[in-house]
Amino acid sequence: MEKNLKRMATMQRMQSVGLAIFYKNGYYDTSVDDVLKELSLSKGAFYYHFKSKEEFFISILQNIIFQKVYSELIAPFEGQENPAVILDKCLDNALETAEHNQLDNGFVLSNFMTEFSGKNETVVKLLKEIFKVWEVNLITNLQKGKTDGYIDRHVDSDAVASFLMSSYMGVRLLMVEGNPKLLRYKYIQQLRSYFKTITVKR
Amino acid sequence: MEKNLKRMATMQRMQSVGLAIFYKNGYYDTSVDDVLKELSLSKGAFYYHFKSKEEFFISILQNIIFQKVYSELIAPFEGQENPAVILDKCLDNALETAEHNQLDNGFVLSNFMTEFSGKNETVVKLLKEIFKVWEVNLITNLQKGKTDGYIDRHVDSDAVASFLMSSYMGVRLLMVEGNPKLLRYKYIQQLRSYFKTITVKR
DNA sequence: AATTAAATAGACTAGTTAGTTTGTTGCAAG
DNA sequence: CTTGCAACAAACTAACTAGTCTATTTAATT
Repeated sequence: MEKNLKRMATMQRMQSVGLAIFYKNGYYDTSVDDVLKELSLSKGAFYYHFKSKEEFFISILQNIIFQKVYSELIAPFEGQENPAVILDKCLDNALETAEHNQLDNGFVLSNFMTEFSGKNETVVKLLKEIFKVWEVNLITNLQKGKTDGYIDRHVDSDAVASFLMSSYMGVRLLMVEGNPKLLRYKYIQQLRSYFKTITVKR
Repeated sequence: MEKNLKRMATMQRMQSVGLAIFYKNGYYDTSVDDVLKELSLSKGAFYYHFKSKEEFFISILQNIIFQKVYSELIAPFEGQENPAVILDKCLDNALETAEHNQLDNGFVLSNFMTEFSGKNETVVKLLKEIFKVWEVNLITNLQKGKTDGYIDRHVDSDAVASFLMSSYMGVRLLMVEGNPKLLRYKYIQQLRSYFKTITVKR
């Protein structure tokens, strides 16, 4: 049984390092050898654990990205009252990790979507599924916000969810080559202004 | 002098076809041969007109993209009164071309920025310059809108500009693999809601 | 028609990549 | 201790890529 444990540990390590490099340089601009060099492993090890580069990447999406999206963008809402407040916190937290140039998952998704769109239907489909999870969660919480009296019941939850996801991914893109700190400040400022249009005045 | 004309025509054709393929498949995932195949031209022709693949791409940015960004996102503002109205039209027009799966330039910029970031500083610098032109134009027109009494003079023009660019690029990204028509509708709807927070009530 | 240079063709080089294959090591069970 | 297999090493293959080089075609000028 020890063997199995070691196998899991190695695979986990490979996926973790793989994600970091894929995220930094892009999937197509990262060779299997690049990842293996960082891992101090050989081709033999790689193809022992994974059938192909694509399967390796898919396993990363399923085992790492999916979980992180859940814990960063979905879990925070549980048991909370006012979705607008949580949204504010959630997005600001995400931008904070982005500001420190760390790997934030909303952006990881949009990055890979850009790269794989039109090239690999399997991966695109997976990415869309993860996006959907994020979107559905937003919509659900906005609806709950309506019944709880926080969100104006005239607002279109679907549209708000799309708008929030869009603006977040867009600002995240600008942050890559702009002034992250300033952009984060500006973004949150305008986001709050936007929130006023969907919340109930008390 | 006829030679010079032909040269120009060929280069123009190469750039036009090149952009279409680079946009569709990405720069790094497009070989020079891919472009030449579409053009029915040979390696000799390519390297007669351009020094390298990179120089070819840069010439596309300078000669095509820059001009289009100007004509689509900047020129429409000239001689107009209410910037909020023009903004609405501008972004909706851009999304309309996007809806028909055509090449819209705000998105072209964000796509290439994602691809080149961290890989080619020269290209990134150029892209940033084009972004800057867009941003400066937005800010200028928002400021003008203040003095003309259309925009609330308390709003932060810089922040609004960033927020608009962000949300646009973000929704454009979602449109690639979502329902473009629906997303466009939702986006414009929320955008108008947002505009209410920055315009002067009359 | 002959000349000349621009424009193009396409074989070739050197380097890279995903994936294969064959061989080696380490460790647990018999 | 030795057998057997999991886990890895690394040389190798085949396909692809940017860029070079030489030969050929095209078209304007004399």
